[in-house]
Amino acid sequence: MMASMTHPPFAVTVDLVLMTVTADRLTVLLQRRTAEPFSGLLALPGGFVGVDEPLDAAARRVLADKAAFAQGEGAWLEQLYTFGDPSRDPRMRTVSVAYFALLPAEELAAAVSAAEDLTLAPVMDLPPALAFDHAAIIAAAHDRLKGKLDYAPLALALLPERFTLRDLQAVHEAITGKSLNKPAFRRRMIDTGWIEPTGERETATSFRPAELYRRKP
Amino acid sequence: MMASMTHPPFAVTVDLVLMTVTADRLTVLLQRRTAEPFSGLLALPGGFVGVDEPLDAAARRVLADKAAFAQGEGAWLEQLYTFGDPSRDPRMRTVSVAYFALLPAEELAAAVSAAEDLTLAPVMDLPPALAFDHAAIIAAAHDRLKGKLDYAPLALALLPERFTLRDLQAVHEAITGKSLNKPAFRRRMIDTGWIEPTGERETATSFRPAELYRRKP
DNA sequence: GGTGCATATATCTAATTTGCATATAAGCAG
DNA sequence: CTGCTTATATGCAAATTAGATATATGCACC
Repeated sequence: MMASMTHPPFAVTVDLVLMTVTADRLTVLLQRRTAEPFSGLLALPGGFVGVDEPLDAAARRVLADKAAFAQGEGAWLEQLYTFGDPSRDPRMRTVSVAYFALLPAEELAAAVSAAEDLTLAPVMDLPPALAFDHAAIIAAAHDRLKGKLDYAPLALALLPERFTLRDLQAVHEAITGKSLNKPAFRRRMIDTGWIEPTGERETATSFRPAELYRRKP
Repeated sequence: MMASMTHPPFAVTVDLVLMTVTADRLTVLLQRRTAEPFSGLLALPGGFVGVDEPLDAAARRVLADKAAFAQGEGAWLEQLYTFGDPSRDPRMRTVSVAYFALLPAEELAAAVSAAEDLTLAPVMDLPPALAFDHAAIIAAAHDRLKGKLDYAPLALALLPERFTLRDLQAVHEAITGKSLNKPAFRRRMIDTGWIEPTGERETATSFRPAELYRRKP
């Protein structure tokens, strides 16, 4: 057999760009490396794909592992892009299928503070050096997020079950970096049909409480 | 070394969804298989990625090979999606990075008629059985094409150097399957800034000849 | 050479969408 | 009850889009 000549072996990994919005800032989950190469630098969480494991399942496994919750049920998860430059990993020829995931900050906070090696870095102001080609992967994820924001209910995956229109606008503004016109934004969101009012209102405000909305099924 | 346990070997391939528009129909280039598995069925052209070959380069190599022209210079080529279901290839665990490519019909016609095993199949009416998961890959490519049509000058990659606005509209209609309003379409296209009039007009019409346009650099 | 035909191109109007400003409502603190 | 802050509703102008209609241009035919 000339198998190794006709189809050389590759290592296949998934890298996860898990983003959330905290304190009106878009952030990405990074993990400090302890092994070579790039030891000491921050990197995207990732892992090797199992021989019999579908790519999506591998991504979901990494997500469930880092986010420390059952199967990452509520999270938005989609394949982003595949990075396979021969020089991207000095050890061997690796092809990395990048996924991008969205999660409300509350669901991530516990896992991040529990783990020594995990941090949330602001996407608009990343550390100057990241491992591998991970800066490029994060840039691609941010572009995808911005590009799909108006066409898919992505922002809802970054909010808790109940939220106000103000919360939703803050998420959009954190992602795009632009401030939006309030009445126009409100109209646009209601017209999408993605959300519905619950009839409840927020509490403990010192001013008029806003209506709480939720995702439509 | 437990290399095979920590990172099991995969075969990595590229599959190419090369589309064009002929006779007002969106078509995709398919190749009849002569080897198992799926011998006799039509499949997307593809090939294994070389050990030291970037993914984009592998896609461009397959494109240049099938389309029989130097490096596929003028063609639109972009990565589409990566398919890696463990059951997609009965021989071994294969991950396929799908690319989608666009080429004017004239540039493809010669290559297709010269090769015994190549055909152009209408995307809206594909053969009932295709090899591997290639029907799903083509569907993903068609979705991408439709989705990007208004945001990127994709349609221009399907037309010769000089074309009329009528030609351009025909391409859009072939891709979306919907008929468009003529003056609105014309305005929209001119406003994109992607094209410019050449000052020349088509010839050999039995009616008023239309202005010929070209891509802006 | 004029007339009719088919299509290109330009122009106009109504409808829709969007941006922005203003007015009103609702809660709480004092 | 007054004032403060923010939510929500309303109104209007600007910009965009769809659609219809009018005009221009080449050729075939008589």
